[in-house]
Amino acid sequence: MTAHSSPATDGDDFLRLDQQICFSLHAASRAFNGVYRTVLKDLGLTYPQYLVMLVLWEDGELPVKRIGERLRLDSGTLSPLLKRLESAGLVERRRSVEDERSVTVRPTPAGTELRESARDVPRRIAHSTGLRVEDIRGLREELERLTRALDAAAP
Amino acid sequence: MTAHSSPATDGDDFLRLDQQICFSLHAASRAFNGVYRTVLKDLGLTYPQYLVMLVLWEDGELPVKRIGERLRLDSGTLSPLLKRLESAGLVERRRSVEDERSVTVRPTPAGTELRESARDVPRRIAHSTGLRVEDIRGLREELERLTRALDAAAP
DNA sequence: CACAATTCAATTGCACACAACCAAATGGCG
DNA sequence: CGCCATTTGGTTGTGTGCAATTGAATTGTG
Repeated sequence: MTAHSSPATDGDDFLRLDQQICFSLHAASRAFNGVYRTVLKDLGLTYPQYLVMLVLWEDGELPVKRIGERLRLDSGTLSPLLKRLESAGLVERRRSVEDERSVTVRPTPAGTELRESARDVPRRIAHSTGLRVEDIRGLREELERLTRALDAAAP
Repeated sequence: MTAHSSPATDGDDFLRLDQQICFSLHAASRAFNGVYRTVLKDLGLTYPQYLVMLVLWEDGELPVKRIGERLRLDSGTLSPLLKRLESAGLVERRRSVEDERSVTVRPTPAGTELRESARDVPRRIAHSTGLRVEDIRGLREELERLTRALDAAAP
């Protein structure tokens, strides 16, 4: 079971390590999603929807393209998500007048108002992690370095 | 942009930090998935399918329940996934004789054979991360600590 | 034995995530 | 102007991820 043998054995030790790091990341991501699910339930938002509202609260109004760039999501994910936010009355979608291909998304009054209810979400989430601010920053930097490396390796 | 101000300001600094850690984790998880997608394409496996095959290669044969415990997946995810693996000819599903409620899953000869083709997957993945073995171990430990904390906070 | 509680897999419904493709609009170019 | 590559959203199809429900089988209790 435990494999802290000697040097870098060629095969299965490597296999196990790979499985563990990737699985840990996968598990952590889903665990985070679970915490967000419970915290955001009152707001009626999923976690990706919350991310979209965050960038809209910050920027006021953005074309779909920009939202996708910010959140690394493509139109196949964003289109139905934005429609759900629209039918929930939280955002408004309108064709741009300068460029008819572009769709501008911005929060409705109800969407803007929701920001107040979402005020203490970050604190609750951060508390759930059991980490202090420096730990969070360090972990974030490691993950960003990892993501850059992975993106570079997947062309 | 950069917010290394003074002490713990009450509001938006906190908000930003939270968003970044969670988003980083989300992004890293998807980036990892992307690398696995390209590496596993030749094998005709998705990443979760690869995880299932890993535990089956290791244990030879397991009931669905045990697979779910190992990978933190429930039957709603595993049932269709296992059916796809079955129709791909990689695994075999059979009702247990001792407990008729239980379904035992094990690799077919083709599934066992696939293990050889998957031999160099871990090395390719580990190389894509751009990390050395100690870094991987450290990151894994941080993620596991984080996951435990998050699980404890979401009952 | 009868009967309630539990266990286990499967199913259903909803919401991402992403590849592949489509259609409309734009912008160059001759 | 006509032609064509590019940009931008949208749609479709496949595959998770998870909550809730169903239904069969097993276990516990009297």
